[in-house]
Amino acid sequence: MNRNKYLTIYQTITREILEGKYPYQSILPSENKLVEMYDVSRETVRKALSLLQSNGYIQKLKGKGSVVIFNEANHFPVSQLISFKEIQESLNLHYETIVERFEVVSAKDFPHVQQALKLGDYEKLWKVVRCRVENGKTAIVDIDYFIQSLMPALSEEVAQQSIYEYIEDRLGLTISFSNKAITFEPFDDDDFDYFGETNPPYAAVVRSVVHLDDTRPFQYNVSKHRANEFKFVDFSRRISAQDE
Amino acid sequence: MNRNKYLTIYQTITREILEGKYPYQSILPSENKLVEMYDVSRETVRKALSLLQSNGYIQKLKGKGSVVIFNEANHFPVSQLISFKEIQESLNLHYETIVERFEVVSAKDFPHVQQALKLGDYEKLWKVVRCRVENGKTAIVDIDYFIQSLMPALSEEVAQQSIYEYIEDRLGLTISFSNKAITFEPFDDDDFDYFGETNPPYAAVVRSVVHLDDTRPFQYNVSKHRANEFKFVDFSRRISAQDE
DNA sequence: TAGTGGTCTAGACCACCCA
DNA sequence: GGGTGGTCTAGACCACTAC
Repeated sequence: MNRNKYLTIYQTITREILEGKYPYQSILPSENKLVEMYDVSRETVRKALSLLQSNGYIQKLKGKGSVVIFNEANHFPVSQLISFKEIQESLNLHYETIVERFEVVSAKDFPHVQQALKLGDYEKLWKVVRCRVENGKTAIVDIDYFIQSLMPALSEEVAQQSIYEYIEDRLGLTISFSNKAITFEPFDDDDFDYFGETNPPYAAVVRSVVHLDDTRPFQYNVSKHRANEFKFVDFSRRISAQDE
Repeated sequence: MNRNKYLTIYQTITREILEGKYPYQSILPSENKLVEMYDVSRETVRKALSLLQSNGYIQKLKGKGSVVIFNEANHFPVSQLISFKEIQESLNLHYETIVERFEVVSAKDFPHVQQALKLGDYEKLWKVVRCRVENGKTAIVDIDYFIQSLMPALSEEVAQQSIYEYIEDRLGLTISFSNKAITFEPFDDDDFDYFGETNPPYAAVVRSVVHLDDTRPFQYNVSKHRANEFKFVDFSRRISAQDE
């Protein structure tokens, strides 16, 4: 049970939108109605609604109401910070995860990672390579680096399941934000090993540095996809620069 | 001048962060300090700070303060909804815009566009193709479709300058949100014409449907980049699914 | 213990939309 | 004019951090 009223309202309404109770372009109950329905103050309702708006579920129209703009065809939970297991479950996909490598490496051997995670030369990292396989075909290769001292008990079994679940539920840490970069790169030797011969031999590569809620970076992720099967979907808002 | 106090505070603080007054990992004045500094209520300060947080400038830490997490190296204004002219100005880049085509077409001849913009068969569209050229080399090709009835007076001169400026300043419309999809695709014949021979002959393609603040879609944009020179940078937050 | 951010309230006034 | 969302306030209580 959430103690937070506004989060409860947010979660209830997202669920209702996803279930079709409020279809595309319909109008949510007015703020005052929601105040009565949930027995909270108007600012609390508004907090829930602004979350819905900034996450692309609704658009609020002055004088009219909150219009549902969520559209299954357009939205796809990729631009959010979400674990592979969660994506899979939310889309009812059935990939198999194969842990190809699970080992300890030195930060200084991976300068990009070391710099992104702000580590000293002698810090140790878990390096985990996982293939996401569907019908015997590798769809995604995830290469992850985690700071060992933060999670000394990480194991291959956990990597097989969900590392995010482990971090949040077992370690009690809160994953908060990330910077991502998407690029297009030719296959390297490892890619041929993991994906097999493919035409074209190009990968769409998503690199991200993921941070905890105290701003510490804890994960460096490189996620490789077959370039011709890759699609990244994003929702963005224009920063209101309005005067008047 | 903004009437909005919280927007003024947000804009002031972003400017100060960009100017280096509050460097990476420094701590902003506390909410109570900001209340005094701007002579507003605490909720107003908090509204400005949550905007800063959701746009990736700061992370708020309970009991400590607001830490600046904006880092020039990581951030890049691509994931926001922003016009090419604005990007150019904010980065001090100097591309030349060449209007390759400026014509009227029928919605029914472009079914994807027609569907995305929810148009009838006989609606007319402005189709605009523009190359963004730097040192004689085409860096980006923008293919845009605008609903003609919304902006009957659009002209080649406007396309040469900034269509967004025209829409917002001249027509008084407010551009609000968009759905984007990024894919990697082999060059088609037009791409060879615009980019010339390039190795590899792949384009990073960003397709977006842009909406006004009353939720009407008004623009379908296809933005093509040389795949090997393309980098999309994004900031994302994990939806707090916390209980307790 | 003092200071910080997180949540919530009740109420005010405004601008906008529509019948 | 009645309903809708937008902004702002003053104040309350809580949880967390740091010393």
